[in-house]
Amino acid sequence: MIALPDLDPRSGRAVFRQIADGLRDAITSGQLGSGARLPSEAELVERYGTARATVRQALAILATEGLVVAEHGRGVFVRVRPALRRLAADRFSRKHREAGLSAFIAEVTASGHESSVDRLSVTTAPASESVAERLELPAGAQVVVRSRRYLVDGRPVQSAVSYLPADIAGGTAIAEPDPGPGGIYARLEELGHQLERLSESLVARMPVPDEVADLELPPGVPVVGLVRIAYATNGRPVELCETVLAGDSFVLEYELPAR
Amino acid sequence: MIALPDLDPRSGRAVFRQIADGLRDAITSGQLGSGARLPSEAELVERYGTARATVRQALAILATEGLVVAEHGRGVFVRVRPALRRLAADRFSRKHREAGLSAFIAEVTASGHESSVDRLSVTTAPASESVAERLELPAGAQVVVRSRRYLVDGRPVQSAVSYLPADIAGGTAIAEPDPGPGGIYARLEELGHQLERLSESLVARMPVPDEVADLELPPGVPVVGLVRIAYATNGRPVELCETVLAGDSFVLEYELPAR
DNA sequence: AAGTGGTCTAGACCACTCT
DNA sequence: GAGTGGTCTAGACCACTTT
Repeated sequence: MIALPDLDPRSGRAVFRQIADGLRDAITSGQLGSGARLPSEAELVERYGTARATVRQALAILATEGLVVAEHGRGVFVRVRPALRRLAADRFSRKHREAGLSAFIAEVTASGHESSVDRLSVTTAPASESVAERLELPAGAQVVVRSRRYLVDGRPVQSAVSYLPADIAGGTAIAEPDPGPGGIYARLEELGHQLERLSESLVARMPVPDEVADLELPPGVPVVGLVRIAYATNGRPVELCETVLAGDSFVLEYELPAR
Repeated sequence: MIALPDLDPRSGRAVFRQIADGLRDAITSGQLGSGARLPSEAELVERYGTARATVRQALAILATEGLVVAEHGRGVFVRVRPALRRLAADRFSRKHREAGLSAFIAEVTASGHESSVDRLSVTTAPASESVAERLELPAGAQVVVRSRRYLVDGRPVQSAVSYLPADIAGGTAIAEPDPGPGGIYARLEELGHQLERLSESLVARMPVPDEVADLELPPGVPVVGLVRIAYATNGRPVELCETVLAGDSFVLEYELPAR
């Protein structure tokens, strides 16, 4: 059993917070390393002489901070943080497309990991109001909808849905499950829609329950909601992509103009 | 008292999760709008015939999801989400500097809100190993350290620490609390350090307790850790800025090269 | 079988807000 | 003072993992 600080009854700080503080210090100081098991609830009850509900409250704090994960029947463990995956500013560069790689696969393969895609579905359907507006399409216009989930070393890290105007993508390889080498951007360019710029906007937030299930997220892990719009050289938006990233798996990199 | 679904004893789902599900539906469906008060714990105990601890567990779920905030003595309320503040891709553009505005103030003022800065401190100190490395300075080199907190309409939304090589910034307006019109980037350019590019990297994560206090974050709100390095035209890094953003207050916008 | 966390009960007392 | 959430106790039974 690791060393833990005594309670300070004069501090006025709630007992469960003091217990959480002690455990947090043990984790951040490295006394409890990544993957280490915390003292069991019973041990903490004994150590501090409190009710079990109180030590559970302490552990719940650490769980929502993303510091620990409980495993039923096994114990509570310091969370192992996945290696951060770079999403680099040049990930949609033409050189990757010309190398025949889609952006995600190029990125992951470069880091020596296994990437895969599942839950792939491709349909054609009328655009929702919000999608039509952002693609600058008339209400109810048909769009090709490509939905998929990305995995690294077998673990889901990202799910994405792309919408493309059906008058561009319909009947092409883009409407097929496998769009071919270089991904849909390579096909768009072959179809004469040279990409001019990509605009991304991001928000960080806590996941909704659906996203927790989809990405198999432990408690205390936020997501990044990312919306990308690809514009062709004529200024027309040719793709809208809505992505949800597991927040603990990515570092996003961008370049900003100084001019 | 709003309508809430009955428990389903055959579902196998924990009672507190079922209660949370019902309340979450009421919130996401709009039945309980932004700022609305939830039924009190006592009312929920009565409604569901469970122990108080059980309804508190349900409410705790919603709190960690960032959906509700409890106010001691008043009730539990649907969280009012602050208006998302755009951090646009051009926020460091020279036109803003030439207009005499720093990036943050330009951004906020454009949206018709009040911005302010507090907890401003400027010191000169030896760089830590990590700072020296990223600024490509020898170990222990002196850096000007500018630390500050940004507020919008009086509420903290961002805290930031900038590090600049003392051989560039020492003894200049950059080492003063008020660096003058256009901010430190305007001063850097006047000193002959034309900015070439800015590189930003971002991660989303749950805040540590210090950050919760600094930014007055309610539970269930992640932060974005943002690191920016500004490079001069000669390729030299001239500023490292480490920023923590309240995740629920910002949407970040970037442009990506398609080439 | 023993040990772990997951769920739930039925209380108690406290601190805060509102009227 | 009445109503609200915040903290804490002392149990109980269950489900899962390990030996």
